[in-house]
Amino acid sequence: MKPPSEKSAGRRKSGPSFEPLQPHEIELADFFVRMAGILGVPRSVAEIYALLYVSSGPLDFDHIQGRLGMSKGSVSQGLKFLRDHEMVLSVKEKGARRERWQPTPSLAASLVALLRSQVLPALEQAQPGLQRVLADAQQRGAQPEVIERLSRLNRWNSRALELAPLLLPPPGS
Amino acid sequence: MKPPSEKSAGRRKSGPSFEPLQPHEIELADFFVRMAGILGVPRSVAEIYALLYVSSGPLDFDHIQGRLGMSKGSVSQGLKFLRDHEMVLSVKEKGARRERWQPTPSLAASLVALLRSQVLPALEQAQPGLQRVLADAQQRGAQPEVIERLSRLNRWNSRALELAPLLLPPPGS
DNA sequence: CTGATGTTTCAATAATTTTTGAACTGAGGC
DNA sequence: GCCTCAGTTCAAAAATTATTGAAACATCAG
Repeated sequence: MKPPSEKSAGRRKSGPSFEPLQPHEIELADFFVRMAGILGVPRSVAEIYALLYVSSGPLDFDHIQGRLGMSKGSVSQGLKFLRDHEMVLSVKEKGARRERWQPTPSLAASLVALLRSQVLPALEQAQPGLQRVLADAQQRGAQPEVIERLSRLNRWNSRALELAPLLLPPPGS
Repeated sequence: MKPPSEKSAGRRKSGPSFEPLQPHEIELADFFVRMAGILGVPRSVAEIYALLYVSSGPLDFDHIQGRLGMSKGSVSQGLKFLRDHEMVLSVKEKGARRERWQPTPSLAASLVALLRSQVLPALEQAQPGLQRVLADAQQRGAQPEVIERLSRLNRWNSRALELAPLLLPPPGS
C-alpha cells in the first residue's frame, strides 16, 4: 500500500544502517502489540518494548529507530511512555554520550504499574460522582432495584480503592 | 462543532420524543464510558449500558435510541456487543412485538466475560508462536538472559491458559 | 400473501488516535 | 562562545476506529 519511498529510517545521514526485524523478532513483537492493544497502548510502544525484550544487551536510541524503521518522534515518545511506566531503564556507561535502554527486570511489575496508572485515577475520580448518583436516586425515591445496583457499584468502587494499594503497591516497596 | 441539525434521534416519524439524559444519568454514563475506554470498548456501548443500568425497567430499542440521541445503527451494534458479552438480556413479554433490554444481574460476571473474550484468544493464539520464538533463541545460542526472559514469558502464558477456565469459567456454570 | 413494524447491515463519513519530521532545546566538548 | 550531538516537542498528515443512515432483511398480524 505505501510506496517504497525511503522512510527516515533505514539510513541516517551517512551513518550505519540497521537490519530489519528477523522473523522471530516480528513474532514476539506481534504478541506484545496484541497484548498492548487490549490495554490501549500504541503499537509503536509495544514494538520498542518487544525489541528490547529479545535483544541481548541494552540498545541506544538510534538502534531502536533503525531496526524498527520508525521516526525519531515515535521512538522518543515511546521511550518516554515506557520510562514513565517503569517498563524500561537506561544504562548510561560513564563517559558515554548516549543512553542505552533495556527492559525492567520484572514484566509483571511493569504490567502492574501500567494497570495502576490507568485504572486507579478512574476509580478515584469516579468516587464522589458515584456517591452523588446514589444519593440522588435515593432522594428521588427511585426503584429499589436501581438503588441496589447503584449501592453495589459504590461498594465495589470503595473496595477497589482500599485494595488497590495492597495489590498494586506504589513504586518502591 | 456539529451543526444543530435534527439528528435522526429526538423524534421518530411523528412518534414520541424522548427527554435527554438527566445530570445524574450523565454522571453515571461518564463513569462507564471511562471504564470502558480502558478496555477499548466504544463510548456508545458504554452509554447504552449505563442507561439500562440506571433505568427502572427494561427499555426498548426506540427508548434507547431516543434518550441517547444516537443512530439506529449504533444502538443495534451496541446491543449486539452487549448481548454477545452477556452484559444485557432481553425480556420479551408475550404478545409484545419489541424486545426490551436490561442489564445482566451481575456486573462482575459481565466484566469477566468481557475480559475473557479479549485476553483469552490472544493468549491462545500466542502460545505456539511464543514457543517457536523460544526454541529459535535456544537454537541460535542466544544470551542466557534472553533465553531466561523468553522462558518466563512462555511459562506465564501457559499458566494463564491453565488458570483461565478456573478463574473465568465459561458461560453456564 | 401483504403490509407494517422492528432490527441489522454496511458503505460513506466523522471523530479520534498515532505517527511523522522539521524546528527546537539542552548538554557537553573544544 | 560556538558547534555538534542527542533527544524532545508539537503541528500536520496518516491511519485507525466509531458513528451514521439508508437500504435490506426478518417477523409477525391480519
